Amino acid sequence: MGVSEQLGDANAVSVRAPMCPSRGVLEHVTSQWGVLVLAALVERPYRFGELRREVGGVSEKMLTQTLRTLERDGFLLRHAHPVIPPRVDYSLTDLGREAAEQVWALARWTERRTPDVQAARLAYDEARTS
Amino acid sequence: MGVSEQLGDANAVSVRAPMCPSRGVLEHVTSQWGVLVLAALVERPYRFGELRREVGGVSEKMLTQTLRTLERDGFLLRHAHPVIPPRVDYSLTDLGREAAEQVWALARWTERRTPDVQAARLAYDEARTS
DNA sequence: CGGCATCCTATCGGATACTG
DNA sequence: CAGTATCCGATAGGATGCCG
Repeated sequence: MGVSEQLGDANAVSVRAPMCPSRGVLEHVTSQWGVLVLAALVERPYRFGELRREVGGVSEKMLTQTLRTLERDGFLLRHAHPVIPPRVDYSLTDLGREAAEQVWALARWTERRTPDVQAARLAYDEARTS
Repeated sequence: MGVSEQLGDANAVSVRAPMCPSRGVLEHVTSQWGVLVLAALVERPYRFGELRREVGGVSEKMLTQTLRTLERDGFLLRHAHPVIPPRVDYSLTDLGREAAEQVWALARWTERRTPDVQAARLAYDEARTS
């Protein structure tokens, strides 16, 4: 056990402990498609198909599954309009927005820093090829 | 393609596009064990075994793999002391610290908000059980 | 259009055994 | 202690087909 168990420890990050409920939540937020869905919804609500195009490369099945999980966790709202053809909008809840904004910041940071990462990879690989 | 391609768009999040290099980077940072390793190393450098205990539930294999990936991406440094028994320390680079601090903040947020998520799950499940 | 059910395979990831 | 190698089961996740 780490520092996690010390009550009132400002550094406690109990998510590191196995079997901790918060770990499951973190896994949903940081899941491959969850990250991208949340980041997209920061901008505005999206329809299912829109979201699928916006988050390139996600299959219908995985998008559905991701949306369900995030909806159940209270991060987003599903609004199905009773029209034909069907129209379903997804938007962030207040809780979801808090998560999404952090995830979005991380995504932006990653984009800015990707060149540095690519340089690091080259250096790493070359150091072992020679 | 989304807003990503519009040059100079302050809202561009090109990571959403498939085949974008930054997406791979984001996946490393937000990987299940990557998140927890980074969050742990914010506090201080760790030895391999220490890290394994701190990040409960991670197998030796996955920890090794995660550390290799993050090292290659330039997020952390591996310092092997030439002693017997072997001793290897892992610490954050400047680049890694930038990522780790955001990930750490997200982990802390998740812990604070986990009760809300659990409540949302109960509400969601009950709404469909009845 | 926005699902859901089924099938099927690639990858993930744990357990175990062995090495310097 | 900090790995590496191998095996192998679990599951993530794509493809397809059907429905309201």
